[in-house]
Amino acid sequence: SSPNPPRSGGSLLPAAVSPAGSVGTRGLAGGAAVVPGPGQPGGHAAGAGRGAGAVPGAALCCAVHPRAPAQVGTPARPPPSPPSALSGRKLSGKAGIDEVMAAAVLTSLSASPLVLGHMPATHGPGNCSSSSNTSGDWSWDPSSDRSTPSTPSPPSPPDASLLQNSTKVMFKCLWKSCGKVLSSSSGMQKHIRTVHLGRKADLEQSDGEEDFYYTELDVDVDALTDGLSSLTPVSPTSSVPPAFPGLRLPPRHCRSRPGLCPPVPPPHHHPSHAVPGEPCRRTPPSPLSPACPPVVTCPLYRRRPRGAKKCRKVYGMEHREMWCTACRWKKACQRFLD
DNA sequence: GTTGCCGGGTG
DNA sequence: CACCCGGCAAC
Repeated sequence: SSPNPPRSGGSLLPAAVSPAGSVGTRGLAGGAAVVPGPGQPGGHAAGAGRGAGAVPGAALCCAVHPRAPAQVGTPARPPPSPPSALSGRKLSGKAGIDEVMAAAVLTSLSASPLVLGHMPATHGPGNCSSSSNTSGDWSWDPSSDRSTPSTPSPPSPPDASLLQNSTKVMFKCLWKSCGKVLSSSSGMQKHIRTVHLGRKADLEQSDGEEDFYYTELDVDVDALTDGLSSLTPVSPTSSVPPAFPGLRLPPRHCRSRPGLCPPVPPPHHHPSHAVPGEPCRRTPPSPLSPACPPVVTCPLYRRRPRGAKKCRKVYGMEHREMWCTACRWKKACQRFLD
């Protein structure tokens, strides 16, 4: 119902700084460092997820935390929630990311204008971009990623940035079978808004819904480059499945029930995305989960045919202020009507 | 134990 | 009327 304010908070944590700055030698750190992250949640749950996200030494470590409303900062949303408020949504796990992700991130970094000046044109933005992503393949769309928040960190020599910021914040679309990755939240929101929500790209007004459909990734550039050094060249069009189990945060109801499917975007918003017969089809739009395997069933969603579960499950108790009024008053949910 | 929400209370 | 919550049934 209102435009998203710029996110607050720092983005690139020095925690991931690699002493030797191996990135610098590769000329990649610059690309990541100069990207002023879209901002981090004001209040992080113990900082576990993000802070620990980039761990030098690992082939590639990511901290992923599905966007919590407060993190996105929609006016209607509450101010930075206390740490505890995010604990339920934050994924502190930083399970290894597969090589594709690593390649994707590197590709992005390589595409940075700052370091691409003399790079071969084979990996230019255009080559990496992909607008059709229904297959679920990973793709990059640097060309659409021009809205990186212009809130650079305090004045610091470019070189310093190169050395200090080895973590790059990426944004992955969680829309079913999409998986698009962008390096700015605004770009991702635009992507979701236009591609998935069918809204006008330039329409500023937003209810923040798109915020729930992407997740944030912290990529340790150092580790990434190191990890990739052992990889054989990966084609951007490589058809490796976008499976990143370690990056996924199961929906609340699935956390205690491994194997349950995550929901898909709300059918009433995207009829074309509703897959008839798909078990999860009627599940509510949980920002916490990516597309689910079509074969998985959702016992919890079946158990209450009258429309059960809604805001509480989607947003969690910690974000009760985001519930629809009905849910807040313990009435039948009016937000996720079938 | 969790969930959704009816029914009823308060202001 | 908006707002809240006890308590219940389904799970």
